[in-house]
Amino acid sequence: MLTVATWNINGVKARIDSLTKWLEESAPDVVCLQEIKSQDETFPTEAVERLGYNVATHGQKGFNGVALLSKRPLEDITCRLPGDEEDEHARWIEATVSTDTGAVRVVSLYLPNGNPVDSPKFGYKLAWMDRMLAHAGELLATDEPIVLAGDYNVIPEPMDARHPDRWVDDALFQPESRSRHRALVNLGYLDAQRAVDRSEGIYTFWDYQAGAWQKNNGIRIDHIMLSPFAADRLESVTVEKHTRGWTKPSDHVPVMVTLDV
DNA sequence: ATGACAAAGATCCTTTGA
Repeated sequence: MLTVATWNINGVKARIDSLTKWLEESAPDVVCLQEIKSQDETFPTEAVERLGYNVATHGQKGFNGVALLSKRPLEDITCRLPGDEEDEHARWIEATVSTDTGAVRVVSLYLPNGNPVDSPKFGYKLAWMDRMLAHAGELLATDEPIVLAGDYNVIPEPMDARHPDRWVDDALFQPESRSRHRALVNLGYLDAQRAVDRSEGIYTFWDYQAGAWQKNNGIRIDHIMLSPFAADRLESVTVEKHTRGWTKPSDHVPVMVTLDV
């Protein structure tokens, strides 16, 4: 069994106590972090290594930044999403994790927010998604199971928001964003959460503002997408909702899959 | 229509996020 989790931690240095607490409590084999808001040199590597994890980071100053933590060695680590040499944002890191019975290619991705919609940020988001689709298609050519885990900044369906009507002008819920997310599904990637549970009220993000957590005004934007070989191995999905109630929480909570590999 | 929160950087305000 291999458990793979994703968590937009919203600042790893501000959240290191929560991260270590959660790692000890849930003991995932692999963790995909986003928004570490840290450079590689200042990532709290020792605190994570003490708990038995190998660490690979792709950080930058102040914002963005992704990382992979793994109890097993991280092999063939590559950073950056192909397709635009000019893109300096640290939003993509992938590596291979080998188990006794095989190997899995794991990606930690942080898809651009894209707001406001009438700004270049939205065009950047859509172009980034097109690059993601191209690369995700290339990855399918291998015979390794592929796990694309991260903060997608996309609300796939109305049922993925408590108040979908409030998101109609938001980049996370635009038809252009949602259609590109569906294109990933049409490539063959399975939304692990929706494969096991189609019920309403499953959220992974609650805004810090206006008492969103207390009112359960959430959205589901953190996704674990599985290639066909990975989907064949899917056992279970868990949303670690309780961490949103901790002191000094991230506004996102971890999502975790268990794979029979 | 607007603000409400939070983290980080180089200050005591701005940028970024969703």
